[in-house]
Amino acid sequence: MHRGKLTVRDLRAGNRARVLRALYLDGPRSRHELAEVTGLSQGSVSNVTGELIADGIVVEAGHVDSDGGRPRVLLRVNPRHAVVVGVDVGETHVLVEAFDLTLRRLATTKFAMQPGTHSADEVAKRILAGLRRCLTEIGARQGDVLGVGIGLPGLVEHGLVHGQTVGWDGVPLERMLRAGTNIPLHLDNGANTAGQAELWFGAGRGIDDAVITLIGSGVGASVIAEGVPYRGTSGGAGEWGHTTVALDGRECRCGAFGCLEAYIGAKGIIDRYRSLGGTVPADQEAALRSLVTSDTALARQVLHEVARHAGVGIGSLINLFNPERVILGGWAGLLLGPRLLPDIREEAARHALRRPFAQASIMLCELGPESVALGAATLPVAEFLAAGGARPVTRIRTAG
Amino acid sequence: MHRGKLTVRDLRAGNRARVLRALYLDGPRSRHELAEVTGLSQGSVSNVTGELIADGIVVEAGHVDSDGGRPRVLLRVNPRHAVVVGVDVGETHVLVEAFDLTLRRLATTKFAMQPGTHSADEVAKRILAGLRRCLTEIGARQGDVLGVGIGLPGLVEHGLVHGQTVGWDGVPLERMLRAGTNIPLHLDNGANTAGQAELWFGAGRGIDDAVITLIGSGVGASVIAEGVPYRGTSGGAGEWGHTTVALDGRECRCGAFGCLEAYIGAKGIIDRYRSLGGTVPADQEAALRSLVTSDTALARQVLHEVARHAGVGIGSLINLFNPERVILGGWAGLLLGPRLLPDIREEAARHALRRPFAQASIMLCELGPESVALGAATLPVAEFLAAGGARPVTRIRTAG
DNA sequence: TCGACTTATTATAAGTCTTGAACTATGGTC
DNA sequence: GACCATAGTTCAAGACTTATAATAAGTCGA
Repeated sequence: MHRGKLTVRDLRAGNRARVLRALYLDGPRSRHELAEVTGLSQGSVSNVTGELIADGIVVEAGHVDSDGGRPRVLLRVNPRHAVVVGVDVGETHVLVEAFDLTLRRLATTKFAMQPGTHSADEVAKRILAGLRRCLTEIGARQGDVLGVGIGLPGLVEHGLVHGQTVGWDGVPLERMLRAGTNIPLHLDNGANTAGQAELWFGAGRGIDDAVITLIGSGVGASVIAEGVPYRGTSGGAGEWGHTTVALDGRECRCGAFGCLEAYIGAKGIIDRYRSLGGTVPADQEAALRSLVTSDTALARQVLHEVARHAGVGIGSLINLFNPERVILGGWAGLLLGPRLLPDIREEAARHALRRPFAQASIMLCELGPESVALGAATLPVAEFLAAGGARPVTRIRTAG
Repeated sequence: MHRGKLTVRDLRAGNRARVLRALYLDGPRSRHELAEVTGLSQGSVSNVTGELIADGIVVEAGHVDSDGGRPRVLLRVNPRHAVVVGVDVGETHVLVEAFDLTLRRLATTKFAMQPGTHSADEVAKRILAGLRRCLTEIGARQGDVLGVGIGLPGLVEHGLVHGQTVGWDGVPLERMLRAGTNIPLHLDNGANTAGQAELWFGAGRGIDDAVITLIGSGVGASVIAEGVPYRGTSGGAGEWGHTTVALDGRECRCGAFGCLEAYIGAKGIIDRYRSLGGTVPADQEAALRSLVTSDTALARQVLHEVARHAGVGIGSLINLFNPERVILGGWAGLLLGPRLLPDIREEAARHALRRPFAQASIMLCELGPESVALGAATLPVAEFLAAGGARPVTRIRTAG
């Protein structure tokens, strides 16, 4: 509604974006098809594709056999037009990956980090080192990079990162990185970037209204409304883990009582299992894996509790957001999902209203936890597409 | 993101919409100011306003004193350019109101209805009768009416109305009304239209991300994201009342257990009070009023429970939607609000995450229950503004 | 009362963009 | 090899916007 002013120039930009988007998201196409898909006239398509080809963003990709006429020449996005970098800053690692423009993985660098050593300086250093290493490996220069997307364990607001779990409170990470590179940066919550990856390449392909839940040690969600992430007034929307499912219930690490996270987060599940006398390995992931594969009455009981609470939580999501699909993700979600999905569906059905429930499918995510970096890399690409292939403005250095 | 094709023609439409919106929402303005506010050049503003004046949508509204130059002539939307009608279909009444284009009330017609007699036919008849009566009263013809907005007790999807509480399941109300009038119709959930009214004229003025809760006998919410209603995949978003706040909790009229509505809806509150031995009048509104004004230990206890559950529910809303403001509305909300607001705020603070909570203000609504019809009337106006003052296409009658 | 000065609006010229129709290119078919 | 079908390009026309110049309508001071 509150869109910016339109000038006749923006028409071209908009149409470039339309064409480029169609080409990017839906394979090689001929100019003719593009005209149909975008609704533009053939003349305009010819014009626009001409520009895109001249800019090196689009290339020809062979012909399609004709059956009685001039054969169509296919166009596609040039994967080598630019490099995109995705970064996953987790609680135990920093992962930097380079992709081509179509997001095929070209190089990977991973740094392990001890939990508790997350000084922002250290993280920034790792990111820059990983960036350099990846670029060297594929023989690219900084100018070839469209942008760097960074998925972080916390909220990002005005370039400041607030990550409770790593003890960051208003860390100016963007500014710190800016000292080491001029490449455009895109910072976002890792939950959001993983959601974005699932939306583009996983269980959310082609879906416009989705909620991607992320169950790990903690619990979050990424809400997609009409194809774009729903952010709320300051980018903090989708904090599903701290919705209350039981007044005066279990204590949560956020300090409140009865948060969903305390019931279905990995830590909450394991604590609960141990408190009832179960024994599992010390490592969280191993513990959860062992719990999921064991078939004791106790394990069954604990897992059933988890499924019920997850179902309740998902039911509420369906009521509130009326999504077309709910995707169950996160490393713990992946582990639990196959076993619990039927119970979760059943419980969600009990608690959601019939109509919205019938319209929502509940599915497992298709990408693993490595999707954070991939999703982060979609951020610069999304901007690139929206801008119709115009590179972000590069700041002009002031002389002397 | 998935916007429609742009043609050079749409530029004008977009700019007309910009100018008209500025004029509508922000009082009389001179052409000069309009140029600043909309970002258009003076020439374009002159052009566009010329058209709008020629179309009778905008009129001059006096001069502003000059201090050494040609005085500015003020422009404003012509209230008499069109009539808008808003309808409130409640569980006990059908209310039809006519407004001028700036939504000043011109005429009102109200029909009482016995609960349980909501045959769709009867309702449609009342709406059409009310429409006719209002138009006669103000001496307007059907062609003068920009549109009729209708707030309904249920979800609207593809022109079909699903209202559990009145026993409507897929009622084709739009088609039924179409038989009696050619005026463009806009059907929506009454909760949404009340929210819309609050957004334009009440506690949500100027706010882009808000959740307007509506507590009556039942409980709902209207979510505003970036200035427009958030609808989800089929218009059913915002079903706040049936989010679960207690696993295996109180039974709700929807059939599930532990719904928020069972704890903070008027019916739930009164049932609870009675079950603990309290006595109140039979009428729901009178009962709630008596409960709120009484100062017994029992009343205090019940109200405290309500405040806690409402606080929990609002805290979850804040976590999930990250709104700038949460507005407490509905007739029961209005009754309870003044007394419970401090407790509600406190409990919400306990359950929401610090950051989103700090950014959200929790306030009482400013309009009464009569806002449903007013809000319904905003629907045609919103469309009118978005279209830059183009009247909805009138179907051309096919020749006999 | 007149002329200089200020500010608001309107007219005009220049430039960008889309479209639709005419036109060219490239293959198959008889 | 003539003819047909389909793909893609070129170009004049029309619709907009913006800058700039021109015009309108006041105030102020002599």
